[in-house]
Amino acid sequence: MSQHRHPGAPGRAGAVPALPDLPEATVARLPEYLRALHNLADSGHETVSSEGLSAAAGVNSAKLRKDLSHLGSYGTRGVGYDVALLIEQIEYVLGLTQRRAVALVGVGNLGHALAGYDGFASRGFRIAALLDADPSRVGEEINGLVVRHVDDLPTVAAEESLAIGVIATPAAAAQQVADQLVAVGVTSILNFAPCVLSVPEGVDVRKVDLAIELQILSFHEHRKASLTALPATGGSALTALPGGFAATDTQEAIGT
Amino acid sequence: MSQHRHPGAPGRAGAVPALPDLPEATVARLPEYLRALHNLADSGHETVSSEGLSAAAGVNSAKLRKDLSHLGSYGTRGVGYDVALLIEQIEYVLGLTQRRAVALVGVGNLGHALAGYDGFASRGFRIAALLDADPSRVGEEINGLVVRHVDDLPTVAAEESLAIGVIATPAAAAQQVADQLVAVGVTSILNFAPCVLSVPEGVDVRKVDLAIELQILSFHEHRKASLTALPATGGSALTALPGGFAATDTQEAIGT
DNA sequence: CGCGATTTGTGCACGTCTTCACAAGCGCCT
DNA sequence: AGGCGCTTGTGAAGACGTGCACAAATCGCG
Repeated sequence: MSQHRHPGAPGRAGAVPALPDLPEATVARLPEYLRALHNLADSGHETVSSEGLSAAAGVNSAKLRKDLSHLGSYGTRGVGYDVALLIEQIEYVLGLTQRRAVALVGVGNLGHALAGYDGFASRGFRIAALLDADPSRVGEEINGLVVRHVDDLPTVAAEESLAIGVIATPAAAAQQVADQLVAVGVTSILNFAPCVLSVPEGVDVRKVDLAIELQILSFHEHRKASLTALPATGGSALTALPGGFAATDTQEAIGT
Repeated sequence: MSQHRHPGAPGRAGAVPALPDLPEATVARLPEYLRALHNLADSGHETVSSEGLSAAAGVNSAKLRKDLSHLGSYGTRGVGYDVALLIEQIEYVLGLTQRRAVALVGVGNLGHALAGYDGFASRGFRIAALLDADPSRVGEEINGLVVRHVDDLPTVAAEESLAIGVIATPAAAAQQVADQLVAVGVTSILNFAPCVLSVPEGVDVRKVDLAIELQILSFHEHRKASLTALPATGGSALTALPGGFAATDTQEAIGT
């Protein structure tokens, strides 16, 4: 299926160090490492061991080492990793050396919050445009940016190279917005609307659904409650627990 | 194996049907199925096939069937699944039959948006309290709720049984808030602050970091760009691709 | 009443991710 | 210089998740 044989020109002689193709699970953790590394750098650390960094990032140290080894990392045995160098490496791999322009569509409740979120700017992104379909919202100024109509998207895209589109509209409008984003060449979409988007091959979509996260937590609440209530029903219900769960981004019971 | 004797109505005392312990990956998808099912129900469908439902939820149909089989599901061969029944089943498993009370701490930019997000109410949750550490914010009314001081948490917890705490504070305050939540008996936390929380065993933490999602997308942008630019540099860069990526919640190139 | 069309439920094989355990490498101290 | 302690990088094993392919089950119809 995902046979992305990019047919592009058979070029040669490149200066780009040929991105290693990382496991997706590793990619998902790199930003976390990066954040921890910035914290360490701010507090004056020059080097850090895998043990120290993994603790700061909330993962297993072996996992961290394997992750870093995938990007051909530069650690020193007996010493650890050079914090500044590692930051540079990860930022390069994640493509954060260039500040990417983000278009945010949907300036409702959530869109407002996202527009004002300074975590974007501080981590390599720049909100290049705010867009909305509601004419009454067009013209409003948020955080120094003026809301434009979503139909202006082609104009915005012409003004600057949009890397990522963020959809913060109601579910009903999301698919249409996605189509418009794709039409102007956006190939990465972050979708906050609770719906499935269909996009052409080559376009990446990531979805964030706040209610889903709560529902997952609700499940665990329910499970915990049913366990404490009648621990003898299944017989194995308790003994089977320890190996328990270790979801992608569920941190559980980190030692004091 | 899966003899999940799902008691049709065992009438036995316990009444709690002994939750099957589901794979975490399955749990993470159930809310998505639930949403699709509600859509189907709203548009008048009484039954749905695994093919139809999986399309609506954006997953593989075999995966869907296996997921549903884990909860001892009630499909009918040759027909499909009863939409209403399946909704009931999933809502039960997820513990959504009781409306869970959520405490939201941090009423800044993001907290405001979350407080006004109607997706919570519509999917089984009720924001029971808004809290903030900033005295100047205490007393403010948002969406019919008055912001209280975070130190009132014990009082709030005494008033009603809090199931889940949502942290939407700056990173610096998150750990302290988490401690306070745990102290009043909250065992599930949804953390929007960009930091790792340490909590005692038995407490579940899920993390949502908007910037991390963007960084993951940025990686794929970078990769795509480097591929089209020079597909032949490493030699192995292309051949190693096919198995590609299939992250937890990355939907990629869904066919039209 | 039996047959065919349809769809579920699942055995199986494969790929990915995690974790352990340890050899190899590095710096420091004597 | 040599040895010792510390830390990285990785081989291997196991757990987990995925997807195919098919048998079993059900419905509708002649």
